[in-house]
Amino acid sequence: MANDDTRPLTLRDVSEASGVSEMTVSRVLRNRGDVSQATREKVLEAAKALGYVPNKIAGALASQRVNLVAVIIPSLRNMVFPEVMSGISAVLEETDLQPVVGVTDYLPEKEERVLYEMLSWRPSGVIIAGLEHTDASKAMLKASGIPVVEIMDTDGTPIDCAVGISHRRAGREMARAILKQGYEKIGFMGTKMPLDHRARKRFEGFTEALAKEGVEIATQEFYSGGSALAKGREMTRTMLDREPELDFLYYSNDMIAAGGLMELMAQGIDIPGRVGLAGFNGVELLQGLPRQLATMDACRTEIGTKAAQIISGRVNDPNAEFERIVELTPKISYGDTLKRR
Amino acid sequence: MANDDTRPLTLRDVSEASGVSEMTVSRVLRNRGDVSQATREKVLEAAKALGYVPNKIAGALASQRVNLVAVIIPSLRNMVFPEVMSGISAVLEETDLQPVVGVTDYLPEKEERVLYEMLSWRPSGVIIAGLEHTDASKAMLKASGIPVVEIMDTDGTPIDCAVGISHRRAGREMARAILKQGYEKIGFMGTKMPLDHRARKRFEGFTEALAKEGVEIATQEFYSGGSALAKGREMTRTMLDREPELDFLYYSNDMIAAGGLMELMAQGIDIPGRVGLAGFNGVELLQGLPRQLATMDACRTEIGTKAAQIISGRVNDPNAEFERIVELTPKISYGDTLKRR
DNA sequence: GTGAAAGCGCTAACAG
DNA sequence: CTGTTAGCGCTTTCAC
Repeated sequence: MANDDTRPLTLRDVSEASGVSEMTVSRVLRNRGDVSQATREKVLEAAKALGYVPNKIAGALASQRVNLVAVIIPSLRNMVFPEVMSGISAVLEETDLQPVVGVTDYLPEKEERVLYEMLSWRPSGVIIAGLEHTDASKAMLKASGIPVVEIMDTDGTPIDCAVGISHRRAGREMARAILKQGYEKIGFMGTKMPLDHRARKRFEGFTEALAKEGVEIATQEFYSGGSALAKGREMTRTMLDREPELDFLYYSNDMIAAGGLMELMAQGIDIPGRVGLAGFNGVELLQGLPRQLATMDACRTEIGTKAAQIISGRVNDPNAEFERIVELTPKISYGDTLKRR
Repeated sequence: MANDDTRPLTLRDVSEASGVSEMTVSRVLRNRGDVSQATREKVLEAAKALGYVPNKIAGALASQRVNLVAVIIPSLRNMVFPEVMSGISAVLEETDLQPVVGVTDYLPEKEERVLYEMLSWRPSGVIIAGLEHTDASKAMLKASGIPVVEIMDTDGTPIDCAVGISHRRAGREMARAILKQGYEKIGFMGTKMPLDHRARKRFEGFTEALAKEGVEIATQEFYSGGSALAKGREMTRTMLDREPELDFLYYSNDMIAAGGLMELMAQGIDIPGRVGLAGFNGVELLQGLPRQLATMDACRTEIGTKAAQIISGRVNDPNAEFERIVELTPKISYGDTLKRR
């Protein structure tokens, strides 16, 4: 039975209904301290009958503890982030902590606003994508006094600690793998996102490693908005028209790479003999394509689990040891679009 | 400058630093009531210098108002839900409300837990996917006394109000469209998810409309887990091996339909002459496939915006009028896999 | 325009 | 094992 009134129920209501003090009711509801079986049952029954839902706001204020972990990511529409979330959730579900998501749309100012908003709820920890933030954001994070894990990237200096991969290194390794197969006229396609620092770093590492072998990117193309698959296809066509000599296409994500694959196949081009291609991210979705795309796993789930473990460990023991930088190692999967026999 | 102490800053700190009473500081920080320009500046300066972040927990407890809207969805890994979220966010960004996401993994008990957890933060409203919930969940929602919008589905009775499409109707309409093109040996493929009520209703509507014309599904196949694209491909192969006579394949989502398309094309089957196919959801991602898949738009963004508008309207004015059920109309897009010339 | 007092609903800390 | 007391940090209300 619910209350007729519109006023939400309080501990006092349960206390009165059960004839037990508020304090003891609170103990029962939180499973804290010793309470006799008889009292416990009386309380639970009363709470259930009333339909009481505790007020965490009051609880948090009184106990000075909030079991929330702020997770701040650029977007939900790129499957990478939901996958990281999965890793985080999986770990936090074993604890009493709960993730709360904030989305920044890759905008530093929005990140700042979201962060401010979330910190004002006094979470127990923060997991935030990337190492690049506004000064104000950095200051807030430092001043918050709670564990902060910056994820996805290790090329830089973390505020507190970081878990991710080196995108520069990832770019370099892909470049080396491509050169090793004897490709030399290489085209690059990616998103037009000056604020996607990880994509930028990958690109920098890529060109750097090519340069070391005296190779330069033959041509490049950037897109924004729209269906990535369609864009990948479109850009690939444009690029091949312009530079028919190209023998390799490197895409900054798997979805546009899949589009490129479609286009190459439609044109009846020999893959990977005449033209090779590779993407980035190892999206599970891509299995089932006519050819297995070469790609590089970004260790998304693992980043999530590791970050959550660090937060959880440090929340339980503020003096716990932890690594300042956890750099995971992404692996190239050659599929059948990169390795010439 | 941050405080040396580990203790988070309070209004009192800002008050002392600026020489203005806590009350007035609070007024400035919330832009409430009249404060002289001079005082305002002093306060803002002090707050900024200290790096003060307000404590919403205390604020919410005192004001009895929380600007959060709980959004409860089955999953983030199905792009449908991030798209609904976009619609919600777009609208709420214009207000002072903020969405907070909870994920249920399609499990009623988890939904119940998540709901309990979220309601305990006393949000201003709830947006929740589907019309099917445990009795306890329904009771909580009713007792909460806040606006509740059930989204995505209108086949049933909402607790408070609902915005969505009729999946039964969607299934029926697709069936009719298929029959109209003269297809008659129809295979169905979908997820093995007894708890995905919307997929179930679509299937029911589909078979019902076929039955009305004396047609029965020739064969069906369900999958769970793994890459949807790969599974779609696999199931399609299996199904065609088993029933080479099939002339139409209806898939419960676009991703497996895309896998099916790959398989049919690989087998060199004439589409849509020999075999037609259709999916569901109108995922933008699919543009760029070699053939434009027939599908049906689920009105995801619109559902999100409409739901958020209702919440926002009712939060601003508890007596505001609102429609109990908003049924949107999904449209079939024929692409080039359903319409025989 | 500004301030003082009185809680919001709960829990820490202590007393029994 | 149970109850009492005193806040948590802010906002409401009312007084000046």
